[in-house]
Amino acid sequence: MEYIQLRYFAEVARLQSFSKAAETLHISQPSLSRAIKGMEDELGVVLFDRTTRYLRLTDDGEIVLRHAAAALSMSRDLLSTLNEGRELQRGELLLGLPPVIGASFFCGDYRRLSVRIPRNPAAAGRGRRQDRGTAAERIQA
Amino acid sequence: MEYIQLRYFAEVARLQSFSKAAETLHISQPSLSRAIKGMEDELGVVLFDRTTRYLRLTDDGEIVLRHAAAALSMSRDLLSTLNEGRELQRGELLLGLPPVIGASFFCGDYRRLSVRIPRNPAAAGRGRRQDRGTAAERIQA
DNA sequence: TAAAAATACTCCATAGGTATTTTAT
DNA sequence: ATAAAATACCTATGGAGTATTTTTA
Repeated sequence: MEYIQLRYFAEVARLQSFSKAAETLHISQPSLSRAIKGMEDELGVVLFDRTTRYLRLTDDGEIVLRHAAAALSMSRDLLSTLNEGRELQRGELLLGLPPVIGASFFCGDYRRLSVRIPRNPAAAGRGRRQDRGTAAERIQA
Repeated sequence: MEYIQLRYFAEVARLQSFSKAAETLHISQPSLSRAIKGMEDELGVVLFDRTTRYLRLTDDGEIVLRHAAAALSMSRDLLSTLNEGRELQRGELLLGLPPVIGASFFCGDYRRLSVRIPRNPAAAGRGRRQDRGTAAERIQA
């Protein structure tokens, strides 16, 4: 079970919709469907009772959600604890700093700006999105 | 930050050694080194004070370890809660059952038997280890 | 019938491996 | 000198995308 899947799962549960959650997570709906299916396969349970018109957590889904929520809040605790005393997080979003905060934290905020950042910063600029550059580059521009 | 990295990290901290931890985790020492380095890069902190003869958690490492331990015990809770009322886990290890328990749970136990299982069961038998088959196949044999 | 989820592919980042080098006692 | 960690390189899985199909209210 990957960490990011928990965030995806929690968002689907919150919005009661794959499509809406895919939007707020800034990933495609099919990717989100597959991520949730991956969780279901790995855990061997069905997380959502769903049709194209209706979506609700199953009992197993409720259990997983409780644990997911705990894990997510723990990671927020971890990140803020690690950053205590570093004079970071003065504002909502800091750019152009040395890599003191983890990529996943940054990506979370960048994504709210509808910008996709590769997980590995070294890979930025390669691949199909060469034309767009990294978010930091664009925001500076 | 991936879930499995937390297990790796916790094991290195427990055994105070990359090599020993790689052995008990049944992965190679270089893979483990990279996994920990990946965590350090992602979090932007150094987790271990290490030379070739000495290894100790840094202060940041201690913080991460506390959170990792919490996350790991939570996942154990999650798995056992999900499996309550399913009449599983009668013994230490059950084989040949329908996929009710997640792959990561199974793999954890298989690995204690020094057997490597691909993450995706559908891929078993492909790749370089065709000759060995899946763990279930070998254990039945 | 229309909106939402699932499926079918393609591509590349990353996690794993083996072989080797570096480093510190 | 030797044992342990780091580095280099390769492969393959998995997670991301787009395009399309299926499903149900």
